[in-house]
Amino acid sequence: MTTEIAPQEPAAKPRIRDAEATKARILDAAKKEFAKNGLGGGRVDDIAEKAKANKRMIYHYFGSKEGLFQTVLENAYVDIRTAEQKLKLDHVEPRQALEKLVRFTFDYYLKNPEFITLVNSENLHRAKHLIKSEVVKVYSRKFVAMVEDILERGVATGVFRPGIDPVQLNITIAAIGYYYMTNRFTGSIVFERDLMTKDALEERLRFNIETILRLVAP
Amino acid sequence: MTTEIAPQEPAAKPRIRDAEATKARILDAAKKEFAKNGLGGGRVDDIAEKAKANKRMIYHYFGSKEGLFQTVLENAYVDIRTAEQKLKLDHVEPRQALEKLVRFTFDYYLKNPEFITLVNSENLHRAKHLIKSEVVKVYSRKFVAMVEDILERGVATGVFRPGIDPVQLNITIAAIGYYYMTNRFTGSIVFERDLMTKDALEERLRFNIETILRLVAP
DNA sequence: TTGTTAACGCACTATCTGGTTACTTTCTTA
DNA sequence: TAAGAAAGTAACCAGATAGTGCGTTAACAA
Repeated sequence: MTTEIAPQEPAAKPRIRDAEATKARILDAAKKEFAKNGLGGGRVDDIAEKAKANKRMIYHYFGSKEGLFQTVLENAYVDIRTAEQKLKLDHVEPRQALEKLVRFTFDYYLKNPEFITLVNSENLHRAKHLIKSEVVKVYSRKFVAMVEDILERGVATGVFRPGIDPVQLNITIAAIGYYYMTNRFTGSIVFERDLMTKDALEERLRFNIETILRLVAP
Repeated sequence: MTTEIAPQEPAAKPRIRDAEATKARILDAAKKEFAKNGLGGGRVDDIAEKAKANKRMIYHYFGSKEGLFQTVLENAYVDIRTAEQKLKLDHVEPRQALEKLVRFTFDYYLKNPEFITLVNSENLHRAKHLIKSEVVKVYSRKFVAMVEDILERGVATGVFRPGIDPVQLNITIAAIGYYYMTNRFTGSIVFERDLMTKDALEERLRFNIETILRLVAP
């Protein structure tokens, strides 16, 4: 420890302190890392590096790797549920509303593949992180209510048959898009065709809309 | 290290040598381990222990952790495709054949949840193991041909509409069962009901059959 | 200016993990 | 029955990996 004259760092960037920005960078990096490698395969060191943050900050803000994952997952659910609400389907003609929802769901999975991988990871862990989240439950209720409303209006105007369980319908709408995306790699091998070309995606979406409209038809 | 008189192990089990049995035990343990924790989360030491085999044997027979995973995955695909062929749907009335297939697919996922988790894991890794398998491609072709045959017969007898892509139909049949199972944990939270009770499962299967039959109806 | 708080970063560790080395035991066959 | 091949084992290793201890620095209030 010699007391040298420390050479003034020529342009020692004045480190800007911004807790919110750092948190956001960590969450963003974590979302990508967990989406790519799962919870088990994701590396805390890699997240810190990508986020241009120190690993210490991750533990400071999120407590643990699992705490970080939980926050990432919760945000992912809030994001999709928020986007769904923005569709304002309660003022759209029932059949059109359903078509819009099928289209939105498919596009959302296409443009946000991390959502799918995060949910898969969470199911591998038997949803033990999601169960702690109250926010997700609240948002989910609104979502189910939305589809319930569409169904009721459709039955009232006679364009839908009665007796359809909104939860089953919801699951089916999600399923026909989700499965296509999550299994796009093995699917392209099993069916010996590239499932992700523009044409293939358009064809699949048309098929999905047809599936749902036929399902609810009187 | 005193040179004691080593007490003769009273019944030192004569170690039985059986390569095939050991391989089988390793594969069985690996299937369970990978299904539970994914490829990244699965531990080779745990597999060895569960298989009552030495870790060295895993590397002797399968070369690496990924080699082991690849074999497990390939077997899983061969298993489901073999079971499907055993249905002998080519001699069943088209609508009944489709219903049988929907029912079989749903039940298979229910009774073999490892299949789903293994496929999910493989998709997380962009199917880089499955692409090496030639067997899977051969089996898959037979499977698609089977559904194609059902569709053609149904169109010929006028019970199905023409123009349905057998691949899209296949994907949909898989999707509505697969999604329900793979997301049963998060699903039970989001929809605030236990999706795995006997009643819930029966209801879902009925809904799936309805979905497919309506999809192909003229 | 000074004191306090919160943001930040380095360097470390205990433990784990896939993979290997060097060896013993059992089976087969010439 | 000798010899070699195949099956099996324990101990070990190098590199990772989640998590921490502790010191430093920016921001801001008094």
